[in-house]
Amino acid sequence: MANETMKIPQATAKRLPLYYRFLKNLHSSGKQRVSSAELSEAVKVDSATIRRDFSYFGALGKKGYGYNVNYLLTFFRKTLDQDELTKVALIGVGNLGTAFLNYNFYKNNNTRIELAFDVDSDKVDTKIGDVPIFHLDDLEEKVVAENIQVAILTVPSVHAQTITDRLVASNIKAILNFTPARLNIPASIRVHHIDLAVELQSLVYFLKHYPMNQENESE
Amino acid sequence: MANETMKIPQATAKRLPLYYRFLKNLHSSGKQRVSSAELSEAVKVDSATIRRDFSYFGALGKKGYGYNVNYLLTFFRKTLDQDELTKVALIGVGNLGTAFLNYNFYKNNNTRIELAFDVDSDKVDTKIGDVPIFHLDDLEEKVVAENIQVAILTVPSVHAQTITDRLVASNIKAILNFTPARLNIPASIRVHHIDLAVELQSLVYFLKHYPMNQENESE
DNA sequence: GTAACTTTGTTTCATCTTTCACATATCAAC
DNA sequence: GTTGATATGTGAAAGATGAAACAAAGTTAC
Repeated sequence: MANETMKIPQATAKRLPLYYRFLKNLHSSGKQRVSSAELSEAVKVDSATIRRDFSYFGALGKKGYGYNVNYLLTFFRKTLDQDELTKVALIGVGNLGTAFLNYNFYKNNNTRIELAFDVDSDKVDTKIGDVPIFHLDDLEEKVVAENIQVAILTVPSVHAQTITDRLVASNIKAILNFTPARLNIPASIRVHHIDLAVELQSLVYFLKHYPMNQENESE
Repeated sequence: MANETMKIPQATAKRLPLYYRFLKNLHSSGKQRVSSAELSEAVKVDSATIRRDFSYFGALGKKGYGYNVNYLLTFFRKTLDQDELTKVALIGVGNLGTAFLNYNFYKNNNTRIELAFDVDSDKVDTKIGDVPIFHLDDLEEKVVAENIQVAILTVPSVHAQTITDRLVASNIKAILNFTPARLNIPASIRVHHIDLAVELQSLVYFLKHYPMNQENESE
């Protein structure tokens, strides 16, 4: 049962970009069709889960055949808004920030880091890849002017809240927060936290307290 | 109902390091007691969820009073094995790897990055922080000799599977995988994936397809 | 064209997770 | 002490997720 206006489960939504990437791989390796079982092997998600995920969007496959790679790819491109660009700013050009800037998000993607900010005068007014680095003082001005919708926060955690407040005032819509700080933010703005220390610690906790004989899942 | 041998829900286990960190903050700011409501405000987790999480470990609080910060902190330190060191190796000293090496995991923590590996001769035989960088050729030898249990994988994704196979052969127990590759790995080894591109893409998907008036969660 | 095979889409079930709501215990003040 | 305020711990309900299983539909081979 498909319905354009229907809400997809969050768990499914989180897997969509993963499916999309593997479909691109399949496509560029010349594959015409793929079954949920093959895809399952590649992305390490149960095949029933994959079929269920796809079914939220309607009957995308054919019984006894599988899925047409091209069709799926086209469909997901639309669904994931691959044709519509989301503008991103990155705040904090340290090692982690630089890693992001070097990451090829813009290649075949719907997100582009347009601006970066830092306070280090050695970095301000330089570029990494194609991304110009501005001084943090110019944050509001540039973000508003460029109509940036998403911010990646890779600054020291003490500055996270202050900068967040400034981003909120600049009409940002979502934040990808890599600092350990838990941000105070209006409910209308979406935040995803990725806390590197917590990831490592919880991995260690699982390692020590859980039996080690079953598959495990990520983030 | 508490029981040392009881399995804690995974969702709870993932929040423990977060609680622990905020309790440390409270402690160092001199706070003696804390309620689940206050903690909820700080870590952005529903207060009922916090009470439920804590209750898996027994009755840690007092009705009408809340939780004693010191007691909780001591309890969690034991529970999270803060006194027992887990040795970690980092593979791939690019920007992301360097970010990790500069991160102060070892400060008050139960995990230490002991070794790093890379193929770049400019990096091999140098150090970042206290962590010596070796050539990838020496991976097996060093990992076995140092009895490394966890690996952080921050290499280009084409090399992820090959290196993973070598880590498995070297008796690694868990991998924190930052590459987009989905690893083929024995069921006995724990893997957590953190896929930066997927995180950004799924944030954008939520942004565009979900109503923006409720709190959201991370990782 | 028919039979055997393949693989989807969906129904159903089993878990896991979060949240509500409140009885119960403790604290604090007088 | 007694009273009122406070905040826990938990039973029960609601919600979300994952996986098994299978009928139905389409494919492939002959």
